[in-house]
Amino acid sequence: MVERTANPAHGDYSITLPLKLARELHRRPAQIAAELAGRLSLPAGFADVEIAPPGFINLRLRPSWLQAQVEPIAGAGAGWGRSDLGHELPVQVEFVSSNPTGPLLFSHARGAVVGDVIARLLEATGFAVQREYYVNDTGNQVRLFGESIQAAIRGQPAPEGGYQGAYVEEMARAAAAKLGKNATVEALAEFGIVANLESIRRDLDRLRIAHHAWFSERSLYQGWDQDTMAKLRSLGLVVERDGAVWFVTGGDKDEVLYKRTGEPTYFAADIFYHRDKLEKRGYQRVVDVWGADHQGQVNRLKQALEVLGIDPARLTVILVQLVSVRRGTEIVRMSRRSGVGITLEEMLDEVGSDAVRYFFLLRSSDAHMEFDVDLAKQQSNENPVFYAQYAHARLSNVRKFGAAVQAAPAFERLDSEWELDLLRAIVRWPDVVREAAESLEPHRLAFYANELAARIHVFYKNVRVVVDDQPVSAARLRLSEAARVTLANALDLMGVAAPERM
RNA sequence: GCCCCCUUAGCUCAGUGGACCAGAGCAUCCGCCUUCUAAGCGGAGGGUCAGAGGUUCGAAUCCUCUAGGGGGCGCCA
Repeated sequence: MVERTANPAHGDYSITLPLKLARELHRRPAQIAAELAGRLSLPAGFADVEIAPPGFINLRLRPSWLQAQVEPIAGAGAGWGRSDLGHELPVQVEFVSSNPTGPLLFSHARGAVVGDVIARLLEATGFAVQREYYVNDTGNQVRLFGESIQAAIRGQPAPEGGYQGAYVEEMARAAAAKLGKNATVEALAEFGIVANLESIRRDLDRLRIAHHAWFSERSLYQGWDQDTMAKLRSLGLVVERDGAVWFVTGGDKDEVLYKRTGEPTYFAADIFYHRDKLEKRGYQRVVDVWGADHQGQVNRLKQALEVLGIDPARLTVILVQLVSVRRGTEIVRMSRRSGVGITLEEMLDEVGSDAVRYFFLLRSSDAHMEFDVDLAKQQSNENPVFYAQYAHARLSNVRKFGAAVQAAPAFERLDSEWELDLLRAIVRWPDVVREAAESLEPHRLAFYANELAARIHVFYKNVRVVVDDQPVSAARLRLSEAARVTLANALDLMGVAAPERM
């Protein structure tokens, strides 16, 4: 209803309600606008309203109000922009959850960054967030992984559909040294999983990601599986057919819960796990960040939750589209099935975590993206991550340069277009955080950071901060500090460093 | 065949119902460092917003259809 204007000539905010009411009331929007404008009681920060055809009510922030924000923001530090909208509601964000049968691949990194920043956004808006990694530590793939290590120890080729590569060989050597050459498949799998989880944790740590909990799939099979199955059976939604156990959807296609081998399917595990989160552990909201190749699972899982009496709206699944990697003119698409294995570790070595994070955050999750390795690792102005970081470094330098200024700040003299434009960008920050958190769209942070950095660079170029006039200097220094704090908070929410110098 | 995402400037992408020329970065061309960091700033050129129809006072944005690209639809994970 109240929105930011795209065009500065139309003020800072506009109200479009009159246009929306016009249809229902069968009256001219301009009349409604005039009437409404007369009755508006505006916060003190706004100048008088303007009515623009065909029926907009435009609002403009007063320079005096903007100037009065400088000192509080400059002094607010890390709290600036945070809010308590969530009222400490328990929310879980589950992300990464890559199989512990191998190292983290670069294709996992996008979901890792998106999930982490969603968690940061929810924390910043007052939710009690738990970050969880779901560990598939049992089942077919785990056994296959154990068999693959065993084969490597014995110098045999990997089993059909098994795992291979240098990391398996390495693991085989380490396992043989520790467990002996005749260790069981189970013991080898366990050894490999522990080692992989360590390496995954190490990679995530380099990406500045830390989970609170690593949830073991195995733990679901200590009764909770049977409890859930009993409930489904009592609802009459389970049948046995062809030696397998099926979930009756009522729709066109039933789904297998237990294979003929007696093993649960991933679908069954998903049901057990999500019932555990939403019912047993009582998270009011759960956000899962999945790769787009899991899209087909969303509806059937929600359907199953619903019949179990759990409101499926409490679960939000963010599907992150796949990433392709560009090196020079070569483009490699990274999907799970293509088996392209650029590891996250290699990419972190090559381009660093700031660039990886920033690049992923420059795209909305539902857009396919191309990760340009050459661009990401360039230490030059072509690399967008430096643009924002450089703005922060410049302001940090200004702060040092002006440390000796003592006078009382003359905030009312921050009246140039560059200073006021910068202020308008700064005061938007809490709205940006709230909107990004509500929409679960981390990329809004990156776009804001770019925009704020642009205002900072223009300000820096056109307005000399440290000048002979001490009261003006003092005011500009505080404005610089307010901008620096805001940019630092934005970068912090993105998990990107805000360097003092570059 | 069915489901999901995408199609906007040469390239990579924002914008997803409102207001004069549809935005940014890169790339191309032209300017700006005796002054707090030029990893910066300013300017120029460049677009039938894939196509068609519809809803609306108004559509890049919503609805339908078509075309193209990607992903999924398995007792795989």
